[in-house]
Amino acid sequence: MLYAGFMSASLPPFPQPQENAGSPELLQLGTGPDADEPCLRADAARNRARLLEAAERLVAEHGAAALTMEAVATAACVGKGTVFRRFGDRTGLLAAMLDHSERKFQAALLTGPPPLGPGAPPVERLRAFGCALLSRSVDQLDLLLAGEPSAERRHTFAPRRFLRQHVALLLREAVPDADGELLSHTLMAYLDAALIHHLTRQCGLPAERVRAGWIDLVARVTRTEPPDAGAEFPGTAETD
Amino acid sequence: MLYAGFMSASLPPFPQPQENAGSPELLQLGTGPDADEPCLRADAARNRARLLEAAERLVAEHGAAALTMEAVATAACVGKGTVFRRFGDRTGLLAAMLDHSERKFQAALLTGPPPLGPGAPPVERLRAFGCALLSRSVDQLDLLLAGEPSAERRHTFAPRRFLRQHVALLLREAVPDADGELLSHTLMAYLDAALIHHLTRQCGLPAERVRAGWIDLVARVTRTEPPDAGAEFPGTAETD
DNA sequence: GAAGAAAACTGGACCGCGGTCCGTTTGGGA
DNA sequence: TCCCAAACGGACCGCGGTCCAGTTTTCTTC
Repeated sequence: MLYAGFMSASLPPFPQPQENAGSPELLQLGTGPDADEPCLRADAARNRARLLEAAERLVAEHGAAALTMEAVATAACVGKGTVFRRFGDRTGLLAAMLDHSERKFQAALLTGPPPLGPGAPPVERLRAFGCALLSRSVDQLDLLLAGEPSAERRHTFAPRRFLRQHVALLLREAVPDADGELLSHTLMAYLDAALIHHLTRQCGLPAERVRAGWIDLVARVTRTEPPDAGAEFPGTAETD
Repeated sequence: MLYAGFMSASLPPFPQPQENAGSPELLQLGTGPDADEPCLRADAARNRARLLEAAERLVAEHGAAALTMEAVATAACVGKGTVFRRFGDRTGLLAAMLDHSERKFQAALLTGPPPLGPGAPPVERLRAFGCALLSRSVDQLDLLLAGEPSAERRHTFAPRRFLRQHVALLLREAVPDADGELLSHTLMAYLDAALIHHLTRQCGLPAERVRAGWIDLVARVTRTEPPDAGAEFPGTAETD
């Protein structure tokens, strides 16, 4: 199973979990533009759409960090309990907002054209993966940061797990003699939203340098030579 | 300046920040067993000690995750406002609890015996650094997890910055042609408390494998050969 | 060393938000 | 039409964090 839904395993809060916890909904990829909703009662589906739309608007207006669950409820003319029933918690709501691009990204990895999709050699796919994820993350940094799960849950969060296992797969192919599991964690950590935020926004590093850093990291970890295009940055400037 | 105190740069909440923000207090290392308190009014110092002691007790009883600021205040027979004035926020309180071991660790890096301290070749020091930090983190995982700052602040948190810059220093020495700043972030990420928690507690990996992963990672990143002692783990078992 | 004033500290009332509970409403299958 | 699982919604709770009026300490001056 590749993608077990955004929500965590067991959640006490409500009698019936919420969203689509447990269904590997990511596998039928091209089933339509908005096959987002599996089997929801009419009113529930309507409220879900309202909530997401309201949340989108509020984020556009005030930023993701300032998004409150109550405000979303109010803006959607819906009770607070409904928001929590639907999305579980704040993290779940933010995750749902990211879901669409998440799926697109996963689809590109699984069935898209190389080098991101299958067909290219693993090291090349790793390089492409990092660059793609990097630019996707930059686009959605606010949402990613605001929706980051707590430290205990961070690494069990479904989207992250999926991506990490993808990296582990490529890594095992590229360097069969290494501990691919552990190395995949290392590589994923380089692409962590909080780190990207720190490097690009707090330290002001140009995105290009971060990208070059990824290329170099992949080369080192796989003990290969970097493609010559990526000119190295000698370790000079302090980042903070 | 190596260690600018735990607290963040500018804090609006209270007229006068708190704790010892801004003083490089880590540099006089052996000035006594409890030179923790710089220049605090008598009553303030007394309350600070009470609070830390109460917090320690509560953590021992109920775990760090369940620690509430109000409970600490009550247990120390002190007002809630006092706790916040002294430590800024929950994160600051937890940081203060970790402060002692943090200092010891930093002292070991700066003036201790090799290979952790100065004197050994940089790659060897890197290896020792990771192993030492790893075992220290395992000991204090609860506190570290509970006290982890928000995503925006995580990488500007003083203790972390200090350690990262230490790694960057060693890295520049070991691989002058690389982007030491970026690589240091990568290496530090492997030692992140949340990751260690995930690997050792959630996935059940033996500490030894995580340690071996560090040795291997250092070797790859510095493009050196690992010392033969560290038997490799072929990438087999799934971690989650 | 006493007195007065400024600076620092105190503590609890207060606020907003995330999250929960539970009595009420509603959609949709039989 | 009836029925009940599912969904609803708002009152409620606890905690992190802020504020400020009152108190204590330290400094200054004589």
